[in-house]
Amino acid sequence: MPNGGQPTIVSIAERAGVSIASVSRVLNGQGARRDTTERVRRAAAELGYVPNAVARSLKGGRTRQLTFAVPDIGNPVYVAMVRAIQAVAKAAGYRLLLHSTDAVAEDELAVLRSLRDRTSDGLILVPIRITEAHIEALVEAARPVVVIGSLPPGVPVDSVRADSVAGAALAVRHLHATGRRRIAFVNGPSDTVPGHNRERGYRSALAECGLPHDPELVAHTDFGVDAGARAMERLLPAGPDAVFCANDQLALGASHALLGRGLRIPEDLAVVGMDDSELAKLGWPPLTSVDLGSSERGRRAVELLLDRLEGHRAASVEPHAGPEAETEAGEAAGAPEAPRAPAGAGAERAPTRTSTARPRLVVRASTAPTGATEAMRFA
Amino acid sequence: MPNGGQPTIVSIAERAGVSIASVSRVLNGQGARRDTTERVRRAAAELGYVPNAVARSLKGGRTRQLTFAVPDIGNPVYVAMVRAIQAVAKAAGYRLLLHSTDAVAEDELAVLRSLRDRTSDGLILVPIRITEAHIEALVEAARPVVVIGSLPPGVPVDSVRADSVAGAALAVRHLHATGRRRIAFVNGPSDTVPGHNRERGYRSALAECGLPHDPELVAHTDFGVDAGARAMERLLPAGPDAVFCANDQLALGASHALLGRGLRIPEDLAVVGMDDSELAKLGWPPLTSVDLGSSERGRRAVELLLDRLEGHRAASVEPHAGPEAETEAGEAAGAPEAPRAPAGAGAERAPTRTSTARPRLVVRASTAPTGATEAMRFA
DNA sequence: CCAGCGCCTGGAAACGTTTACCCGAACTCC
DNA sequence: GGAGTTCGGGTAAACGTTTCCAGGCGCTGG
Repeated sequence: MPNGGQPTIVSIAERAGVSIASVSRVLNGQGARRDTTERVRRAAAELGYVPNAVARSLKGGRTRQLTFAVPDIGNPVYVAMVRAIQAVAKAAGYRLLLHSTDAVAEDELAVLRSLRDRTSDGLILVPIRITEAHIEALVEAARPVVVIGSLPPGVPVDSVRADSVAGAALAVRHLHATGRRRIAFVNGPSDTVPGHNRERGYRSALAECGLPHDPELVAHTDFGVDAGARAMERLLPAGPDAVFCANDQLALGASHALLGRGLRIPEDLAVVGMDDSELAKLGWPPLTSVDLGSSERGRRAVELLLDRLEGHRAASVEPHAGPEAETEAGEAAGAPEAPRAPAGAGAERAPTRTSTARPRLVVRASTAPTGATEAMRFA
Repeated sequence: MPNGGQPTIVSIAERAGVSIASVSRVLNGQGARRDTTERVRRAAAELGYVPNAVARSLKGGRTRQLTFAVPDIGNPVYVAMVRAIQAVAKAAGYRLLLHSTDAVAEDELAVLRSLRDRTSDGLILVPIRITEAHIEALVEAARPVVVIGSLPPGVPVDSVRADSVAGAALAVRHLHATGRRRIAFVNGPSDTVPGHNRERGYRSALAECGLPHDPELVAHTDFGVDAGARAMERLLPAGPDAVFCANDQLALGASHALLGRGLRIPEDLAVVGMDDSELAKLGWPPLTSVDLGSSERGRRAVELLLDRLEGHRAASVEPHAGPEAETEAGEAAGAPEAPRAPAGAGAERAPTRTSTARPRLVVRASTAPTGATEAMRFA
């Protein structure tokens, strides 16, 4: 026993008095004579045999491992994705490798390149920003990749997006519908794709509602609670009666600023967050938030990936029972994108697919139109 | 190119006109003649060679992968651990495999057994409960394992524990010190080790403070926000002036129940949570919470594991600069445990190590002694 | 009864590395 | 100048599987 004393296919073959080929076949459920099967089975059981996954991977060329690379595992949105991805992967017999890029682009590129070390069969990447280098690396990736986020049109890579334009509009319309007229907006960094899109959604919904666009009511900031609080402080002089924040952390920060000043939510100001993360329910008052489908995006991403890996079944088979069932039709929504992959290299490569999650407004107490309503009780 | 067209050590050897052995040596930094080295380097670069990690693992008997198995990735405590573990693992050149046991014991056992498939070099396990079967599986684990949680004395497995007894006492003493006299307690399930320990800490601190133990003030429940809210409702008739909750989610739930009834925090009731997760800062009012060192436990766990794997350096080297530096001495605290491993099998196996994180109270607005204090601003 | 056809089985190659072993050349030291 | 030493590099084995290929045997059908 030169290894760790662990039995191998060879030990079994010896013990059962058959060849290793037969052992392998029996263990993989190929046909074999009754007594061969039995002898092998028994020997394996007696020895407590467990197949060596590494050897198997080497031979088979696949590891049954998927990599999920996120900027920051602490972010509730990504946690939701990890959760969904892990569940699907596990069910499909894949292990999940978690990688944190710490929001540095160079690290994202490194992950893409590291696909060539054969460690995992595919990658789900959440990039912070898409640069030229990203696109190049994506196109040349050695294994299937699914991007969670928006890709420029024409890039032949599967992706899953959130529709932040529609999401932001949803929030604004809701606030307008509940009687708010001076709707502030705390955005994240505006030089990102989602940042830009949220701004678009905000503006267009304002217009649609017949509200003027007042630059005094808009703040850009980093993500984070403290940033939200500070931004809120800055916006207060402009006299808003509602605030829409680019994510729940910002919204909670804003709430803190308001409550700290003795203002009441929603009586004095309504607050809307985005992502409908764990935090929304837990905040006080519970936060109305736009669900951009984090879990769903995670799930869709891993399904797309598995679909590429497993040939042509596995994904998109189940009806996805559950609250997100409505978003089934989310495909092919929004933008006029998803062109065929340029007839460059592979020729028979399946066409690139883009899935867009449909946003959904979750109303809670922080935007209740009157005082203590139903929703106010909690959650 | 029967594989995927990816260059192997053989392609390099051909191109450089040397043997594969030389290629391997050069690439692994072994000595070689100047021009050999150069030729190999160049060939590798031109071909864009990336070593096949699987083949390497097969030969070397290690994968440079660590597994972290948690009951539920959604829990902020585990998120903190994942984060810490991922960071340390990455720095040490290991990948992190994340496994969710969904809090089912059978799955925990499965993970332990699956260690034999050679997929990862070691395991960090957070069990929900330790059964006889667990202990057996732990002892027979094919690879090093570190348990995050309390192990019965004598089990020869490294572990990292939180001192919930001291933690609970810390909370109670703090509440007493700020003038509270009827301190309620919302505990999690009491048939778990931590559940039992928190109860012990609660009681002993009450006694120490000269407060009577009133069973009417204690509730057991599941974890979760709603559970916390319901428990709080139940306790209210007993007339508490403070409540200590077994984790932050429960505390937030309790807060919701209180605020929903128009009670003020901390004026009418003080609230203390546990874990000092993300949520504590984000709640309203920001929650005083007992930090049981989630990140630190994660970090210690992976360090212990790496220590076992890498022979005898790597871990416990750095001074762990940062706020937790004080907990350095946390070892050998608490209980009279950590006996030598029973002189059973391995003989020369390094002694089992147990590390205990020292709890730390983080005071925020939810327990401010008077009205609006410093801490109230937000934090 | 014999040819032929399947089903099982075993041998051996292959996946891509690392590494033990050995051999040849160059160098050093007497 | 010859022997001993050192260094570098090549050959091949090994890690544990899966799978291709052939061969053997038993059966069926003519």
